[in-house]
Amino acid sequence: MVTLPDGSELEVDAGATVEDIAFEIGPGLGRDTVAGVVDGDLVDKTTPLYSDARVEIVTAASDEYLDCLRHTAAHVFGQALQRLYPDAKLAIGPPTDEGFYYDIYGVEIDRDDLEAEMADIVAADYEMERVLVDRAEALDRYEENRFKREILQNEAAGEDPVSFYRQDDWVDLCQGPHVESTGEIGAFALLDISAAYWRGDEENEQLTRVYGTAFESESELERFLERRREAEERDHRKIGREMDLFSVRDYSPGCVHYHPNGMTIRRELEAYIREKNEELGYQEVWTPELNKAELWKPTGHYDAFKEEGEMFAWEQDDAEYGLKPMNCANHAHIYGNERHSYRDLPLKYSEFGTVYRNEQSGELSGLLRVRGLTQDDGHAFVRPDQIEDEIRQTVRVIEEIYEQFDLEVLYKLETRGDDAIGSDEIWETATSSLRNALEHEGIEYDVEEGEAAFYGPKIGLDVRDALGREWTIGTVQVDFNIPRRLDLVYVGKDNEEHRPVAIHRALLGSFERFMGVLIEHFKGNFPLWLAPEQVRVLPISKAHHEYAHEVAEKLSDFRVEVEARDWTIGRKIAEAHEDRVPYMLIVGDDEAESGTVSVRDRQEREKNDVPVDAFRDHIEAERAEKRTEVDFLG
RNA sequence: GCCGGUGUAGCUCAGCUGGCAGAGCGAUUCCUUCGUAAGGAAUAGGCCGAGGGUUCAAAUCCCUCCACCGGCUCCA
Repeated sequence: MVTLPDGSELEVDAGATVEDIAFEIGPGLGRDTVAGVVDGDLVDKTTPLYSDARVEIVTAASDEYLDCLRHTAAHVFGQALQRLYPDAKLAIGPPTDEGFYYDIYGVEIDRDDLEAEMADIVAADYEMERVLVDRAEALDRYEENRFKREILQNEAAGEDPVSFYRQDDWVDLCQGPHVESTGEIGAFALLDISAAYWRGDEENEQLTRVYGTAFESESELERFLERRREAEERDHRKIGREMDLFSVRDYSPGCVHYHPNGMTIRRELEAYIREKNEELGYQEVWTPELNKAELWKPTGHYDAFKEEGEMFAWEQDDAEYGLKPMNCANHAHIYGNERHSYRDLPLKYSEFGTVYRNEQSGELSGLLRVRGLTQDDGHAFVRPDQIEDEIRQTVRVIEEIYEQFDLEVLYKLETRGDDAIGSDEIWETATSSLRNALEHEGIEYDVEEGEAAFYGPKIGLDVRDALGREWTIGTVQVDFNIPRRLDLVYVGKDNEEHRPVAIHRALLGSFERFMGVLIEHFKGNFPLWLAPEQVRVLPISKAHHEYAHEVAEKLSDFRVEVEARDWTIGRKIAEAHEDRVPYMLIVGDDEAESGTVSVRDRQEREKNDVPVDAFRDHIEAERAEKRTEVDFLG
């Protein structure tokens, strides 16, 4: 009995294949069958079914078809590689969201030669045929290839015979499924070459990974490449240069120089977060960046960071000093500086704390991955009975903040990993308090097993950058360990000492990463409240400079500039657009006479004869409400 | 850190089979005073990422290092 996507059920014989089922549904569908999805797994159309299952037929019209096509393209690459380099060893070559890759070993390759050879194989239109090979023979065939042998012994353990696919005279160990023939690949391209570790483990051999993509038609490939180019236009590093927001110099890799424009945005973000921290009852503190390494030994940070080479630390005057990689130890010491009553809790400290982490050189990336970063950090020391309430409050504010920016975020719940400190019970309590908070607030989230920080489970908020990479920004973490390790206490109603719980949280994460995300999110077209220059007054000619300054004076509590350069009005407008200034006010004889301005915005909307006061009233409201859209003319 | 790629004027890039360091934009000065996306002319601007080597001669070829870009691994 199989269940079809529309919910209907179909009685089939045991051992019937996906293709048989398709013919059962209709002869047309049978002929068009490329593969099947059985209980969620993409399988070859010749896969027989022996028990009840949900079955979906994959045809050229299905979403899964592209996966099959790209998988076939990976095989075309494999054949091309071995035609040109018979000694090359193939490891694995799966389809991905964007195309496919093949991990190879033991050869230096020429990309152009490979593409040419692949084109020949596509043009020859070889049939993709599934062949079943005796297990012993398969092992024998891969005597020289320990990667394929390992796949046979793990992924394909116990399979006999083993599934291979053949095109022309070339075969590859593979579960499939594939399209009918290599000729179905309408367009393909090899995109990048990089290193990858076998099975993703740094301890293993390093393989060469060749990335490519494939489509049914040339025009789809063109569109794909066009999308990639558009993503580059959104890249925060490019926009950061264009708008003169920040720079990262060769002499301070991974550390950001904020230029005046970028610093303006950062200060607005800081002011906003200070407001939110106040709402949440945080008291702002500031703690040293330079400390003796002793500080982090009891907390476990020293082991976690220093020994991985992630902490900047050095010997000085017979002591070891380091730059702080986190703020929590310092905040804990402020807490521990005096005795606290249960009545004082929760006690919350916030800090725009600059921390340094020696990230691997190959990992640095603009503002998104840096070595020196300032977190909008905060630690709430709470009684056990206050944990969940505190988390829920925090999560509510976080939701409000991300809504404010119109940012789409993914919530992740990260659980205990191998490097964790503390008992199972503590972790279980901490994890469930986070889970409960998410569920009570009605937030959807993914669970990532084993991904938490060493001291406690966390909620992470992830966003995607222009290139589709995921980055964690905001985070909430529950920590039973640091109060214990630093012996933090409060005096309870019973006059006994009790252990508080620390909740670590960053609302935006770090100003660096968050700004990088924002730049890409807005493509540099910042909302009025964040824009480095909010209004630019453009006089038609020199004769109108005086009036232009009068207008600017009336808007002096905004970031307003008068364009005084000796250009035509067309040029001044072009330049203002390039600088992504939200509002341009054009003033000439007409405006000067009537005390008005002609308003133009970034979307090229215009309105003439606008009284300056009316414009000012509007932008005051727009700024106060932190509207995402520039909407005087909307 | 590893693999591949890149590094030339403020920006975008050409020059790279060795033989005088280039263009466009921007900047400066002068002319123009302009009504909704680039007015004209002239001038300045370079340790060709850094160090070493090969050569009569190196931006160009070789080696080492640094930084950046993409990916792997790892994280706000």
